Amino acid sequence: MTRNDCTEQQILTLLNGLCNKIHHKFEHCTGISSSRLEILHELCGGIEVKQSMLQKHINIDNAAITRHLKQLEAEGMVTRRKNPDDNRETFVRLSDEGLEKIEGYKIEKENFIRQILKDFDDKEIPILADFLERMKHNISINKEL
Amino acid sequence: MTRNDCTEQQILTLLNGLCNKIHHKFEHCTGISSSRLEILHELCGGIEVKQSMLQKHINIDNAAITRHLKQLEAEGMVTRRKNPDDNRETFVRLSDEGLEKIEGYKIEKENFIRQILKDFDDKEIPILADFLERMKHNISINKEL
DNA sequence: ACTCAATAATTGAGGGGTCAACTATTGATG
DNA sequence: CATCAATAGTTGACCCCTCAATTATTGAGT
Repeated sequence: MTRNDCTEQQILTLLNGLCNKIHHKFEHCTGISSSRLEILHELCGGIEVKQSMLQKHINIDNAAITRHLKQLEAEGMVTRRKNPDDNRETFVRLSDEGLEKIEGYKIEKENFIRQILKDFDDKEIPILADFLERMKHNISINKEL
Repeated sequence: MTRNDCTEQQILTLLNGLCNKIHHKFEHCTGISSSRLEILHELCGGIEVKQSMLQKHINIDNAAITRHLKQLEAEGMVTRRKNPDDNRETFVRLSDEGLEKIEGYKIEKENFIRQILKDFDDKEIPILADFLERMKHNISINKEL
C-alpha cells in the first residue's frame, strides 16, 4: 500500500464520518431535514411542480419523496392535487404557511453552511464544489456494478 | 445572495446528495457496510479491542456499535467476551473466519475508492482530504448549538 | 460498609434512504 | 377495441444513525 493509497483510505473514512453526521446536524441546527428543505426550495417559485420532477431534482428515491410530501402536507407546508389531465401524476405546491416559514429556514441553512465552511477562503470554495461534483458523478455512474 | 453564497448552497446540496448515496453504493460494491468494514479494520491487528474504543474510533453511536457487533458476531466474523477485570467492558476480536474474509473486502474497498476518485490526480487527493477533515471538524464543534 | 455518581452496553423509538412489489392510469399496438 | 407495456405513486421490509431510557458494574466519599 503506497502513501497515496493511505490518504485515499482516509478520504473514505472522512467521507463516511461526515455523511453519518451531516443530516442529523443539519436538522438539529435548522429545525428541518435537509431533504425536506430542498423540496421546499424547489417549490419556492410558487408554481405547481410534478412530484416526479421533485424526485429527480432532489435525487432521492420515489418512496422517500412520497413520505416527505405526505409529512409536509400533514404539517400544512405544501398542497397536493392530481393532475386532471393525467391522474397518475401529482402536482405539489407550497402553501401560504410554507411560503412564510421557508424564509426562516433559509437563514438557518445559510448559518449552517457558514459553520461548515467557516475556515474556507474564497478560492477554496469553488474547488471544493468541483471535487464534490466529481465524486458525485463518479459514484453515480456505476449503475452496472 | 452573492455569487459565493450560491456556490456554498450548491456545496451543501452536493454534500447531501453524496451522503445520501455513499453508504448504499459502498455496500453494493463491496458486499459489506462501510461502518462494519471500519470495525473489522480496527480489529485487523488480531488483538482484543474494547467495544468502547471501537465506538470512539469509528465515531458512531454506542447503539450502532452494539448492533453491528451483534450482527458481526452472528455472522461469525468477530468474537466477544466480557473483560474479567471489569464486567462492564466487552472485548472484541476478529475470528479466523473474519480474518480470512477481510482481505477480500479490503480489495473491494480499494476498488470503490478508486472509482470515486478516478479522475483525481495526486495533487488533488491530499487537498480533498484536508477539505473533508476541516468540514468534519467544523461540523463537530457545534455541540452547544 | 453503604449510598451515589460515573461508565459500558443494550434496547426502544424515530428519522433518513434503498429496493421490490403492487395499484392505478395511460397510451400504444395488433 | 382489447390487450399489454410503461409511468407515477404508494406501501412494506430492511439497513444505518441518533437520542433517551434502562441495566449492570465499578469506584469513590461519608
